[in-house]
Amino acid sequence: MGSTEAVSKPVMHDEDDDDNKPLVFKKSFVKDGDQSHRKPFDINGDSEDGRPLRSIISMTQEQEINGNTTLDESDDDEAPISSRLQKKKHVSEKPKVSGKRLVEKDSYEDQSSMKKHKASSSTAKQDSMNLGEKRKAVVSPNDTDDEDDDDVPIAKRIKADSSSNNKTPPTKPKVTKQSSTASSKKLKVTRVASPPPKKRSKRSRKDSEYAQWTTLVHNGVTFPPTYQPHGTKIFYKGKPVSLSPEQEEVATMFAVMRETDYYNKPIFRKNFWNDWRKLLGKKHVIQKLDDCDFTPIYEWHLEKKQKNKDSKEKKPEQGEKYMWAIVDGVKEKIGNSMVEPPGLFRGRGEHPKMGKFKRRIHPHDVTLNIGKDAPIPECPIPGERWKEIKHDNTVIWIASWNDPINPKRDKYINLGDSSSQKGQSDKKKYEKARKLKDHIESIRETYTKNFTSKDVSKRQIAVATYLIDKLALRAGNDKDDDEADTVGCCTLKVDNVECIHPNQLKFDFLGKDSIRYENTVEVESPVYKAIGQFKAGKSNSDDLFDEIDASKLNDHLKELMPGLTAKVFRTYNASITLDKTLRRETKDGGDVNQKKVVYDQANKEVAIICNHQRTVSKSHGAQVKKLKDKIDELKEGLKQLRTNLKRAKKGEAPLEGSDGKKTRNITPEAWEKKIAQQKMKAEKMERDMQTKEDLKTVALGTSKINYMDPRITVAWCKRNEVPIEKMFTKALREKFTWAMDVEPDFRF
DNA sequence: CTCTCGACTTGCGGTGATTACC
DNA sequence: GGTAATCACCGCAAGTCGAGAG
Repeated sequence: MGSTEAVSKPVMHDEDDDDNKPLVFKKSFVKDGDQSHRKPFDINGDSEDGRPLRSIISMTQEQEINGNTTLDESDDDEAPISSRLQKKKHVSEKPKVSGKRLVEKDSYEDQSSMKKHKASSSTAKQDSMNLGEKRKAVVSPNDTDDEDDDDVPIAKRIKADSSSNNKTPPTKPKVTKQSSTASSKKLKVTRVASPPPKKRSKRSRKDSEYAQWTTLVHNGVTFPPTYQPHGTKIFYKGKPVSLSPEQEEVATMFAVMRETDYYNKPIFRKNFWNDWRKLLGKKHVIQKLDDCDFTPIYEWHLEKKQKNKDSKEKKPEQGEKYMWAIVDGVKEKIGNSMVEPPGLFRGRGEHPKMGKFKRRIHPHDVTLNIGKDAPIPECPIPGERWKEIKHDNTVIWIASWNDPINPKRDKYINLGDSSSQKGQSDKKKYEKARKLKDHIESIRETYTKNFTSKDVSKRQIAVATYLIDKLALRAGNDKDDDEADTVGCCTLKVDNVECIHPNQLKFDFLGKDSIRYENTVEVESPVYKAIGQFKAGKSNSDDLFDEIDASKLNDHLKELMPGLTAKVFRTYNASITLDKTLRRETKDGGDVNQKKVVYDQANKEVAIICNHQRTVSKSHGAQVKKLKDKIDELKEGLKQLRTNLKRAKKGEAPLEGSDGKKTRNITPEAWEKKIAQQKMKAEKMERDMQTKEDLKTVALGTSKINYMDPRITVAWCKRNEVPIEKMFTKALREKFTWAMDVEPDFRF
């Protein structure tokens, strides 16, 4: 992005070129058009509450952690010492323990867990036990890699164990989890030394430089069934046309999307036509998409769908053997074991490639990653073979192939969220965010100081960091112009931010997934001023931060705290907000449902900070109306009840009460009770309606899955006697097994 | 540096499963 | 007992971020 030189004049926008003006234009249309149905969040409203920033400051006292303190101490080993500003700000009250490892910097591990470990975890069952003991023992040499074994996936520990004591026959480690019927047996596992891969694996986030597994056994991946032609003709200018199976397959993909928004988008149609035409050939009767009538295929599709439904669940459930991998002797679930099927590309927002045909993936497209000594999975398509087999134990993927739509990217088959290695890295993510707590104060001081730096780059870094911290914006990496035109912090354009005198900034841009971010906030005046300067002399589509980009920003952040990057602020702000809000709002007493309301409210706050949206359901309006009617009805009934109460007090019989005789001799007290009940009911409905309305565009799930440290939730449940099942679905509980044994007094 | 690549995380919408509602 | 609203899970697009090539 921005070349360093340029600066003031709009003249050079080298980058602009890349960006391609047209896209820019496009984007602005989108804003109003497509996104119109989304209700913009108004973080502003809650200002103080809404934003994490303020709240945090007070945090020092909490430092004294409880038993769990441990984590924090990890040292900041990493960073160049010098760089680390480390201002001694508060405290060092915490015993800076460790010191032991100098190796990995990135280990924000938590040894505490190591000790007591198993407390409650539900599902973990025996696994954990084993581990419990084994783990300490294992200090195996090669573990140097990651921190303490604590964080090491269980599996790894076990294996390490065995290997080091070499008492176990290398050949077949036993599977710890339930054994998979089919597959596990045939998979013979052999332990491998785990030499760092040849190719200099990328991702050397200090720890990944090392092996992530020692043995990896699986059965490869499966492929979607071959296309079964249905023979339905389409009409071209009113005349039936038959298609070859290949032509028909793609035509069907298109026909089936008739009811989607894509169907009528010009770009979608153009891209589809372009690819379909290649299959038809230039001389085909069909010369124009608009003259095609796909109705017969669409109807065939509807029929088939109906038939499927009627024919009572017959889920093939095939491929059980492809759903698991044995990683270091532990059976782990694989995310999705089938490669992506062919289809028409559905990009989000105004994606320039929407509608393109995404071709079928074949075995010769697929690279498998398995242990050195693991048997090579048989190729499920007779007569074909895998593209490549690799044995890279610094990565955790099972299979990969190049994405036909965007050849610059690869697609992967990974282990599932419930796997130990996913869990471990999740934990690491939260520990890093938690560590930011110790640095946030000085980071804020630093950027505040730099708001007025004479050095433009420095000033831009400072302001960008401020926005990322205060508004939880994403970093904003540069994008190609064959992608939807969206931005993040570092790629904000001049017209995405409006200065509103005297000190407000109005943001309006399309972020990830083309979700609109619209928010007006008050900022400190140096920031306001700086933004004004950054905008000065540029045109609307120029970069607001022309001197920096996401990687420069991250380079800077890393000097402030080892391992710190822009995304950590999102995690940090989400988690700290959840923890604080829960502590502030949770009342003693109250039943589980009331507690849950408090939690959901906190969750909502986080979702708003992160701008996690969803489209309003089609029937939302109708549903609200229905509720409203019901409420009115209740209120009407209430009136009648009151009349009857009055009459009862006077000894008169109730008015046209529904059940004439039954209500005859109801006492006034009983009437009062009825009234109270009805009233509560109506009020509750009103509240429900309100929250429904409030949550209309807010998605709670994303923050729960990706941003809020699950230990906060688990600890809160323990403190408040709320069953964890109320808060986490089964999938989530499995994903978060690593967090289940947290102490009730855990603080983020 | 900048650009591309590689791998892993995040995020939305669709859809099947489940529960709520006549 | 059928249907509609809700929930949970899945699929895959789209970010982030480190590193190596040019």
